Amino acid sequence: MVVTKRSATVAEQILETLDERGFRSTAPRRALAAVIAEQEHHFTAEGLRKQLPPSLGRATVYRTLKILVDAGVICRVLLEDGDLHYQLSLQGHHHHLLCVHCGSSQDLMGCDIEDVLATTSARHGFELSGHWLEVYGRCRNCIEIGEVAA
Amino acid sequence: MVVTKRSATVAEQILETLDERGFRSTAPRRALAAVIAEQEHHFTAEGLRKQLPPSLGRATVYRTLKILVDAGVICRVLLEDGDLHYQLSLQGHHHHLLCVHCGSSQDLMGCDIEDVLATTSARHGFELSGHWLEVYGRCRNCIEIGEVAA
DNA sequence: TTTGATTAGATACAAGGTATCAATTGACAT
DNA sequence: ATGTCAATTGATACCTTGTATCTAATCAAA
Repeated sequence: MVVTKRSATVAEQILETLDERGFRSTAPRRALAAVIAEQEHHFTAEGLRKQLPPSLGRATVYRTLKILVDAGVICRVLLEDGDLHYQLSLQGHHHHLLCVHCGSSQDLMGCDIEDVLATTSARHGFELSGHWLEVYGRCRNCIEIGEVAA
Repeated sequence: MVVTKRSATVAEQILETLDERGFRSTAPRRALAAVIAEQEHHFTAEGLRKQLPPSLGRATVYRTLKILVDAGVICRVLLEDGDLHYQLSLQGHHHHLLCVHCGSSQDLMGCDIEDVLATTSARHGFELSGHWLEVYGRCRNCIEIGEVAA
C-alpha cells in the first residue's frame, strides 16, 4: 500500500485500496480492515479470526487476506521457524528486521543488498528477478529491557 | 552436511551423518537417503514418497526429513510463492540462487550480504541473530535455451 | 541369541488454506 | 425508493503438510 491515500485512518486506506481494485466495500471487509489496522505485530489468519465475531466465516478471512496480499496492502513475513505470518505493508518491496523476542518488526527500505545481489547474481550468470530476505534478531527495546536473551 | 566424510556416495554420507548423531541405519532410512541423493532439484516430502515404495510410511518420511534438517544434511528452501521445499545442503549457512524456470539452484556462500546486514542492523539498534535469504531468477542455462521468459 | 531401546507403520489428528455452492448483499440504473 | 444482477458471504467439505500416539517390528550391543 503506497502512501498516497487521502483517507485518514489505516482501515480507511485499506478499504480505499480495495475500492481502487474494483472490490466492494462490505461489512466483513470493513471489520477485517479495522482489525488488521490495529495489529501491532505480524499476525495470522486464525489470529485475526479470534478478534472478529465468529459469524465472520473462515473462508472470508482467508479470501480477504489473499486479496490484500495481491493488492500489496499486507505482505507475508517468514518467521525463523518457517511459519508464514502477515503484516501491514507500507510500501512495495522491502524487508523486515524481525525481533524474535517481542515480535515487532521494522521495515528496511532502500537497503543496500540489492546491489550486492545484482553483482553476485551476475557473477553466476544468473538473471535476477526477485528475492526474499528476512532478518532476525532483537530490537533495541528488547535489548534494553531484558539484558538476557529470552 | 560438511564435506569431511570418508564415504564415497552422497547416500552413504547421509547415513554416516545420521550415525554420527546416534541414529540407527535402518532399511527405510537407507531407501530415503538413496532417493534424496538422486534428487536434482529441491523436493517435497510427498515428492519423495512417490519415488519410494508405498510400504514406506508417511510418518517415516516426515520424521526422517526432520532429523536430516536438524542434522544439517538437508535445508529448507523457500519458494517465491511461499512454499517450503527441501534440498541437499552441502555446508552450514548459505543461500540459494533459485531458477524459477527449471527449479535448479546454485548455492551462494561467502556472499557479502552478511556485512551489509550487520551494518544496517546496527543502524537500527538491532542485535542480529540470523537471516533468511532466497534469490530468484533464471539460471544461465535457461537464459540460453529459451530466450523468452516462460 | 537374547534383550531392550529405537524405529516403523497405521491411524487419528491438527493447522492452514482452497473449492463449491446456495443464499445474501451491495452498487448502480432506473 | 427499488429492482436487478454480479460480487460476496458463510457453511461445508476437502486438501496438503505435518505431528502425536501406539503397537509391532527391528537394530545393535552384550
